Amino acid sequence: MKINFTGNDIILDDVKCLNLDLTLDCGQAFRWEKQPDGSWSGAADGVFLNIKNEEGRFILKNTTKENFETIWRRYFDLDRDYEEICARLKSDALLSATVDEYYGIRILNQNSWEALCSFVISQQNNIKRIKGIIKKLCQTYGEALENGFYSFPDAKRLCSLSISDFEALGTGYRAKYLARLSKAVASGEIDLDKIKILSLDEARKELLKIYGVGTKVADCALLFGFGFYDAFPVDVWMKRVMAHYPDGLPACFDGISGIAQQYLFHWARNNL
DNA sequence: GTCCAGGCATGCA
DNA sequence: TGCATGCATGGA
Repeated sequence: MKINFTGNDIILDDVKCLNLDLTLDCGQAFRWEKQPDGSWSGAADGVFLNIKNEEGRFILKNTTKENFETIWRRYFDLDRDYEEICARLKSDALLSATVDEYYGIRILNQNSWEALCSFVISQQNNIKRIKGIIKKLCQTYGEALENGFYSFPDAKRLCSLSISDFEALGTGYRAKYLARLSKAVASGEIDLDKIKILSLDEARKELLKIYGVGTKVADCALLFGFGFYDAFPVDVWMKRVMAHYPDGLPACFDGISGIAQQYLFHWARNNL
């Protein structure tokens, strides 16, 4: 990867295995919006970004070097060798064609609080509604950024909301989960940063203590918000996929089963 | 009107 | 442990 700082933009050359359409709209993040010019706008850690793939180069608009180095470099997982990972995954029979078909999916390193809340909201819900609820949450309680985008409100902001405040966002029966979760994180009863440095099993155990967080939500949060690439969220689609792996997950998934899961999810949606 | 959405808590065996 | 059931909401 070559990084060019030019004026207010940052241009990335030679980024391997990054398809923005597949990565930003595959159900791991819910706030990216495709613009008429084909670029994507979104925000992370309270910072707005517009990013576009132009003839193989990635252009990050109006971004400072500091924001790139402290947020986006890690957010898009730019220092991981996805070519090598995809080559490994393709040694599995089922993924050999799927990786080619959906080449360029990366795991986004999202803010852990946003990821945890988002996947609590996502349970027994469809992606369109999930996006609508989260957008309303941010518009109502987040801070205005650029171009009509908002930050994801932190736990200190949300801990004062009542259950009916959350219900007013359309969260339904998940409102009570979000209310209690916000209070627990704001009070320090739950420390998300400490969970990041635990082992996968220990981190999972901690998240499962949270009211409204089960195995699927915990694993999604761990994978997309806590940096655990070996977390393997099992949803209704993965349960169907697992029938194709009667002996369990193959060895080539070791350490990166979460990345494999993203490809399997696409395959399942189109083939099962 | 019915069914479903990338589940979870609860109660019961 | 393992399984059945209720749960909020909106779109198909």
